[in-house]
Amino acid sequence: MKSSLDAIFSALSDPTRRAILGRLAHGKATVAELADPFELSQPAISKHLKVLEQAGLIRSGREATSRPRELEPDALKKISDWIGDYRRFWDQSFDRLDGYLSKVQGYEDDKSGD
Amino acid sequence: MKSSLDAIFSALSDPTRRAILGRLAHGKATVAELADPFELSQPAISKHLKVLEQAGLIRSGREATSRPRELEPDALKKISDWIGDYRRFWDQSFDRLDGYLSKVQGYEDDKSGD
DNA sequence: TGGCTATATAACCGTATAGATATATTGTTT
DNA sequence: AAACAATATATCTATACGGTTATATAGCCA
Repeated sequence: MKSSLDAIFSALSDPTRRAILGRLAHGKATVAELADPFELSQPAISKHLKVLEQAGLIRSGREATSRPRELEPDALKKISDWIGDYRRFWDQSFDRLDGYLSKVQGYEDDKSGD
Repeated sequence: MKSSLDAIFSALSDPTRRAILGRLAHGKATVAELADPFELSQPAISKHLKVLEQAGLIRSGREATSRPRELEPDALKKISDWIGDYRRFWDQSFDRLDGYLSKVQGYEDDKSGD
């Protein structure tokens, strides 16, 4: 489970994977159920699920012969926190900008937070 | 300026590009200034900037011979909104889960919001 | 055990991406 | 106009990615 910002953002850049997450927001689902809405092969879906799992966005269970997936929201929280550093850019007036800039230190901050 | 979720998430999946955004959170900067912290060629940085701009995350200006970049937070807001659909997974109790699930409809919702 | 079901893995292919170096473009300065 | 400075574009290379089909694995059931 990498769960780095690299892996998380990369996983989310694919619309199929975002759709899978959307489906999992409704609750646990099997691979077959997750594959159903798409015109993709089962192995393609399994690959997407692997990417999501390695990014820490979902987890696999085991129920008889199936391996149901469910959301693992920690990774989403991670990028939500990252975006939080920039939230003031659209949420608030630019007057207070200088006050918070010490929080956003670029490369090093980004790596340490990974 | 694509500004689709695909393009935004993809742009953010690279640590160099996130570092550039971090730098731009401090304020406008030239290409040379943005390139300075990295051991990358100038064309490599220009490419990264192009990716960020096409995702709608930054904009280019023109000042004499330089083309300073600055943040364009709309795209970040876009993914912040997307993540908002999942925020309850870590922010709140799971009791209210069923109540909001109608908001998260997966593939079609994702595409319409693009 | 043999066969069925659900899922994973392997091998392969075409396209995209990140980097490099070399060159072109555009504005400034003399 | 010529030279310089800042940046962009072209071309190339290596690797990653998303898809496919074929095959392997694991658990259940007759």
